[in-house]
Amino acid sequence: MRKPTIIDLAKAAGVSPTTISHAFSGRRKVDPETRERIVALAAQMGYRPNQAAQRLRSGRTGTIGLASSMPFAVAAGPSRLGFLMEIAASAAMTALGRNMALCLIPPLAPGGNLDGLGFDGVIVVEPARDDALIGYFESRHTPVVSIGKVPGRPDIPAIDLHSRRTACMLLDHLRQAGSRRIGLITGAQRRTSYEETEDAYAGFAATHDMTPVALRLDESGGEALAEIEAARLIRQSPGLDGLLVTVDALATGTLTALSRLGLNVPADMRLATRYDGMRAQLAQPQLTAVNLHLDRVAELAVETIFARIEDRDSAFVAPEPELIIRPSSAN
Amino acid sequence: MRKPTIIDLAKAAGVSPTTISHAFSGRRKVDPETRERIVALAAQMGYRPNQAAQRLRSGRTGTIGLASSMPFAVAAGPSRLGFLMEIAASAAMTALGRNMALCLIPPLAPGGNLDGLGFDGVIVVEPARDDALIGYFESRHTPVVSIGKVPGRPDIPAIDLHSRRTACMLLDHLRQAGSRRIGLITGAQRRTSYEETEDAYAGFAATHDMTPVALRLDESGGEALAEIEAARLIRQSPGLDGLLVTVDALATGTLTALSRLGLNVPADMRLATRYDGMRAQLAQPQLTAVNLHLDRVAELAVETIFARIEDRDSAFVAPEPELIIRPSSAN
DNA sequence: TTATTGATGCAAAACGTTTTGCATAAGCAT
DNA sequence: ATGCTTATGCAAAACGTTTTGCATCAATAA
Repeated sequence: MRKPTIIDLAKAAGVSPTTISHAFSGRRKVDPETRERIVALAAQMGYRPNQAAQRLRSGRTGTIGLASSMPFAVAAGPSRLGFLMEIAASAAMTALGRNMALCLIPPLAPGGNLDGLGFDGVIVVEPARDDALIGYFESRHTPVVSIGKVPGRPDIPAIDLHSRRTACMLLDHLRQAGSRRIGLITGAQRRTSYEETEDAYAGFAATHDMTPVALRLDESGGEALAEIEAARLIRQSPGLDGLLVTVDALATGTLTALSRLGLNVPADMRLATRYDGMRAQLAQPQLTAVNLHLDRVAELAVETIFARIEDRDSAFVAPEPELIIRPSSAN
Repeated sequence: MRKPTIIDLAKAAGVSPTTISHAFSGRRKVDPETRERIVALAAQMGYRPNQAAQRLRSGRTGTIGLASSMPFAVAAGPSRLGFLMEIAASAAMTALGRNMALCLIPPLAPGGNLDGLGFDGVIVVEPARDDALIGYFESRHTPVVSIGKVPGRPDIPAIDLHSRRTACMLLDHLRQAGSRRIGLITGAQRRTSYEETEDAYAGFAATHDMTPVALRLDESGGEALAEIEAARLIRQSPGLDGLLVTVDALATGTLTALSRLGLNVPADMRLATRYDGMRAQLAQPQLTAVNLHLDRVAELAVETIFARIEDRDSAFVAPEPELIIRPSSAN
């Protein structure tokens, strides 16, 4: 007793396979009565269309990929673990609702090969400028949607993470809390979120007549690197009383540096970061951060990739980031 | 210029599609010279076998699922985030090496429907006794492999996480560090890791003539619940000088409770947990924990599910857990 | 009456593989 | 010569859908 096929069902219902197909897909009209009989019978016989056959016919794979441009060791490691996973969880659910599988794509290792796998579309998380992943999927003619705009590629659909606004919110907050000389630490990769943050910071510094003090650190250096470099920055910049550190791992590293230097947070130095993940919440003191609504962002990304796959237009806009004030910047 | 098919390639190479197929799959002998010509030509023409067609023919979907029995909100949330992601990252890479996609399976929502998606096999992470997921996939005749044994189901292949040994290691360590009265906090769900830990604890207590003090907490209660309940446990159990808390979120909650009670860790109370994730590493003080080698475990799980899919036998054994001593239990 | 239209349904041709059974040729022993 | 094996390769039949073009019938318009 193997699984019933469309032909078995057609025989049982006394119609042609064509009619069955139409009854399910709705691509052509089917007499409502006939259709009803078909669906009832299908349920009773346990008929489910064979995906492989559908895909062969339609040329789709039924799979969308979720790719992080960083090595997984880093992406899933300390630095971006939560970020990616929050997106993955939400995207998986949304995709499943559409009968699509969400597949984790490990980074493009030099030898590692994605050629064997096909995706109907790919969601790329916060790609860097000239990211290899983007090029790769474009060369394969796979639709791409980015979470966070792709630097230098306004043509690629993206769910904007509103990094400029996020940065402004955080900087304004620090200032309002009392900080007068605020420094910036971003990541070394050229992601939109860093670039926009740096931009916003420059503007902020100009507006408030504040000498900018900025630093870029390699994210994969993690907390250890941040600890060393933040300490150096602080020693070199007397009068600094606020710090915006965009990457959470770098922020907690900075926290360690501050405590080493005997500086109190927030009394001597206010600190804020961007992604409100476990790190921000577990840090001592807890870090002021921003709720980016990643679950919703991921949903939108999936919607967008579907639209692209089906050649529809779409322009979703991510929800507004939301400031979450915590002791690291409290007055 | 559409993608070349096996027929195009056959024409170009002056052989039949059959020969091409054999040249790639190796299911029958092909003259080495012919084969070489074929692969060279394939590379040149950019031929890749169409997966949908292969799958239709073979009846496989090319996808394996990774399922957590907890709601993703919890699984991806504070409690088990790292655990799941560590496994997912490693499993995705291993699967990809075999040209299979690793697909995240959200939990079985009451309405949510997995029926539309087919998996060649599924990896289930630390299922609870009578887990709905297991029943569901068994009813679909989908091969299942579990990470951590399935309680009450020795027939289901699993990568053992050696929870008994892990528990013994931790308890012995606490004792050796000086604790004489050790309490236990596990999760309320009936997972193998909890059951074995409780078992080991009972044995340990008997051996060392120690009155057992054990508590089970609902994991989804998270840190907040642990904070309350741990405090109560400690007040009720004077003389307690060591605690094994299996779930990291519960352990950090316990830490908060201890600090509230004015107890010093490790001076007044030694604390150890199981999973060495971000929580254990970020806690103040850092928590003694165990490296479960989840990356390797995930690899083995993928190997095992492949073996099951191909109807081969296999019996991989997970690497030994490794104690990581941190300040929370130092002498 | 004769077209014209809309509703409904079917047959057959894809989609691109893998597998089965058969064919041919060459090498070797009888 | 005859049979047997091994090496190599091909034709054709699946796998289970979706889509295209055509057929039928009834209802409506001319």
